[in-house]
Amino acid sequence: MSEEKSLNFIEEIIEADLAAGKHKSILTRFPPEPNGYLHIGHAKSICLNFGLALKYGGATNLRFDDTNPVTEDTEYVDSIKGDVQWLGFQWANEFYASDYFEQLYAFAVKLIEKGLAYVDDSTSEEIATQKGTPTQPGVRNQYAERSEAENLQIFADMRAGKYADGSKVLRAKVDMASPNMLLRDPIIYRIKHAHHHRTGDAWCIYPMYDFAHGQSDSIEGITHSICTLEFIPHRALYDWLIEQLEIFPSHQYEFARLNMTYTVMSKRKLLQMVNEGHVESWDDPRMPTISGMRRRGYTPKSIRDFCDRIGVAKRENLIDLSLLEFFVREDLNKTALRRMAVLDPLALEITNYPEGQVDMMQSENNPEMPETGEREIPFSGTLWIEREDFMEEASKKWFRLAPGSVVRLKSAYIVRCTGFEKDADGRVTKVLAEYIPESRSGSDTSGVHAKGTIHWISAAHAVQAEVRLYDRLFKVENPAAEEGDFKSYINPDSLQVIENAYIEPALTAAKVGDHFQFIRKGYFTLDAVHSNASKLVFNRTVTLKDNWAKEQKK
RNA sequence: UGACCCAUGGUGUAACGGUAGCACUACAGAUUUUGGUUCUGUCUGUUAAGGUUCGAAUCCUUAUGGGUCAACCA
Repeated sequence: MSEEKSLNFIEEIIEADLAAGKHKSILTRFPPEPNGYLHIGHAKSICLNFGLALKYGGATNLRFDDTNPVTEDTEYVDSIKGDVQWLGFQWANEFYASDYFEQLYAFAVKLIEKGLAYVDDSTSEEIATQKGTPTQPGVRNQYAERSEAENLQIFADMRAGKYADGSKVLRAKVDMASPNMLLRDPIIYRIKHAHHHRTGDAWCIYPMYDFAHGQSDSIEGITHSICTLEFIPHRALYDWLIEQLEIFPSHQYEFARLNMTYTVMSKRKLLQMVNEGHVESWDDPRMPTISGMRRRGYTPKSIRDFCDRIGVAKRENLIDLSLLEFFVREDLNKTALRRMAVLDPLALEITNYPEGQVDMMQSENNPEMPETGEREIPFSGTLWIEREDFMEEASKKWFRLAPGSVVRLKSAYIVRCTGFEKDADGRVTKVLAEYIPESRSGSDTSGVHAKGTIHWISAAHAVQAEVRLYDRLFKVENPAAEEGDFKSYINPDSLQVIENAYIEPALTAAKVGDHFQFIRKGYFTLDAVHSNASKLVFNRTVTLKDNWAKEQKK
């Protein structure tokens, strides 16, 4: 197979490095901070990092960037591990930046000894003003002149807990006039008397990101450290520290993060959605989190395929939600078992069907996979059909039920609509029809052609269930880019709860994690949180494509 | 009014100096016991201006547009 798929720019770099003998094999890492749940943007990074290692025969570490104890928690560590595995990836090593605290401390000492770091007693405001602005160089203060011995002593005292939070910081001595603000003597250690989720109270000073991430990469021997665009300016510091510390030269490469229409993709914003009650939780099925998507019914494969298709580049992007939906439909169409469910019930009475008779109909579980066989569905003279499948006055384009029209009841008989009943408010309460006995599915000798096929549930056998329909979380394509508070663009109709839907009996065997196509309605899965033995709750993963709905909009 | 990054159809991504392709979307048609699936077809693109070259989306210059950077966050 000479399937030639073009390489993304990172793959080109890796192939060049491998060809030049720069590395014998590659080592990547996925480095989340355990301060929130993973979202689809992280999935892109996960697929990239693990995918690269898989493709080039390398390995990937899972490394938690846990250098800020006040925001981090083991709850997040557990969810992140679960999400990565659910996506289908296995890390070579589970590491934590906090594993390296002792080593990092030694690195800082080395920097002091080289005259490249100093303890600064300034307040954060003073440091900020002394830093200057992007257009004005910063100025170094008197603390930069401290002796090596003094710096070493104070830094040791900082570690020993002799100083209060915020009273002192350790700064790298780089270049206060650099046009790159990150090189203006960046803070590399700060005092935080806080309990760390792993090291407990062993430390009261913690390294900053810039003094932990690159060093951790280096310690692990990461060959290609891949991160998002906003870290581009950090690369100069990343390289400077590796050079001064004389450690393994990991290299950082940056790609554009994923953005998607009608949602937000920052942990901070997602946390707000949760904290302010706009959604149920981090795993609310409307959230773009991995856990939310899992609960909604997305499959790992659909997410991987999506990440594969969107590519990796350096330009800002805003991916259409429809692309993600395409991949779930593609996967679920092939794998989901077909079932019938009526979401908005309307009675259909077959007036010529023998009173009290029940027939068992056979219906394929999945036409795309004949090996999944068939199931039996009870049929009787009193059915529930979808209210939207009946129309009092139909146009020539209408294929469904209307007075005088003929439709196929899926996997059962063809019926002819003979009339309907209304209540005092003019609301249709019942549709009347006659069935054609010779038209039974599989042995149809009637010669009658029905243009439309509709789904149904035998009223006497119907099982009641709750069905939750989801729509886009926001009303605008890019809420983060709009004026004002992004939350003012929340779609108030993103969740519709249908309490009284009717489902076919076979669905009572549904288990969490099963995927179904409710014929003509979409793909559904059991809600892992709200569903229980006495009350089945289904989430709609995504609708089916609906050309009729499009036709109607014209 | 500094530095850095980026610029290809509606969206995303290829083409590595030699015919602008692929996917999604949209549209049209065929098939269909899901108005699903499948199949066929159609529309839409190199930000601009110069330059180098036999030849430029690609290299150079300038402009324009977008993004990033002044957290003891990552």
